[in-house]
Amino acid sequence: MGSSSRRKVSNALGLAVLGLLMESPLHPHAMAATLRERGMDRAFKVSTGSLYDVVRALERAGWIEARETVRVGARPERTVYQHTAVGREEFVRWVDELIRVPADEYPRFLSAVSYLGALGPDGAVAALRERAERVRASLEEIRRAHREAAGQVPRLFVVEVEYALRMDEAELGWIEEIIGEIETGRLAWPAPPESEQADEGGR
Amino acid sequence: MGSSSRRKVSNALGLAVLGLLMESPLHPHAMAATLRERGMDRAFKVSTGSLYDVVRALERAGWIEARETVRVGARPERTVYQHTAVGREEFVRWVDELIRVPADEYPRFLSAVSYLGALGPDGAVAALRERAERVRASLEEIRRAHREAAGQVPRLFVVEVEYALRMDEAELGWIEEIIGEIETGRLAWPAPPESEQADEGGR
DNA sequence: ATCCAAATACTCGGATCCGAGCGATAGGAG
DNA sequence: CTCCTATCGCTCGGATCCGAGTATTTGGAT
Repeated sequence: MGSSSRRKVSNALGLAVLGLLMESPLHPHAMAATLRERGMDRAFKVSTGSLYDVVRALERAGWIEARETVRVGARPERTVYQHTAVGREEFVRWVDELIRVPADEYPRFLSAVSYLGALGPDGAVAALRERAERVRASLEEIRRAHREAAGQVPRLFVVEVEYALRMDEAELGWIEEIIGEIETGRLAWPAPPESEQADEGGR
Repeated sequence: MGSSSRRKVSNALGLAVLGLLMESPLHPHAMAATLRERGMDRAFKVSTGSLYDVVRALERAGWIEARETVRVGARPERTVYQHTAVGREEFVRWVDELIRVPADEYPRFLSAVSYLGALGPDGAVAALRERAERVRASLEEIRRAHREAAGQVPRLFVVEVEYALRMDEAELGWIEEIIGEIETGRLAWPAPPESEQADEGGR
């Protein structure tokens, strides 16, 4: 029943760091830069604060290690990290587990839809229309990026984009359907319990 | 481009609390119990610690207020909260915004799929198979709950379950397709750069 | 009567997160 | 030669989160 959480490093950004270091040693700032360049900041929340925390955590866990500390001008030192044998194993184990067992997640939209009723039929349609528009735009953007990347790298390195695309398409489809059902009245709005202010509140 | 975050209370659990209080005054423990009874803990992460924090935050913001503090036996006091006029408005505004503007989210599975390559074709298929199985099971469970609820309450109060269903179905579909593509070799595994330990590391 | 399991109700402190800084330097405009 | 901005690279501290723990009580089973 428990989720997976009792993992030494839980922040997903740690996975990204590990992944990058599989390729070559890097210092934190370069990791952030690389993640953003490659558009991986769509899959991982890259915030500088967390990055340094996570790197420290990975080091404490022995999954990565400082390789050297260089200084270029009189700028802050850069500590370059590299993976360890343990780190390489844990990386694979981590990916494996994340794939195998679905994590409990709580997307904001799901929360909001739980209270769609509060907007009233017209308000709901208006809000959903706006979301649909935004999702469509973002979808277009992702498709563009995907097309562009498709020629450059093996497809394997782009599957996550295809997944994201699929999910967004599914969401958009659902939104459009629901809009339709509200407009045609197939999804009815029960009278809101406005007047039940002084209700007994049974059960 | 900023997300929505500069909101007084950001934890989605606050939305659930507000939603519950729209119906009737409650004390925190009862909120948690109700949320779980109604299966809303699928949409909101209900953890006791956060709950008390969030209630305090909502009170500080003036969206809810303590109504009375009763004591039943010699048990800890229960503070019963109720909504305020401001709270009612903010509740609607909050739902509206959550619907209108998609939040940046970082589902674990997306992170993991970004590194699917690390598992190798066989490992990937094995892991994806297991996930598919689990998703199928959870889907079955949600369908059951939905069927059960469908007779009891107006459909409007179940749309979020339909949404969740849709998304899980989409994920499952994608997983099955990818499994197929790996097995038939349509999704090729580029030779892993194992030997490039002492690589120059271009780009 | 007695004891244990479950329910009631909340608190606490550590872990985590992350944005706003901060100091330095390189590069280009004037 | 000077200034200004963009980039580099990191630190800090507040905010948030949340599981484990505490203490009491009710309701059976024995």
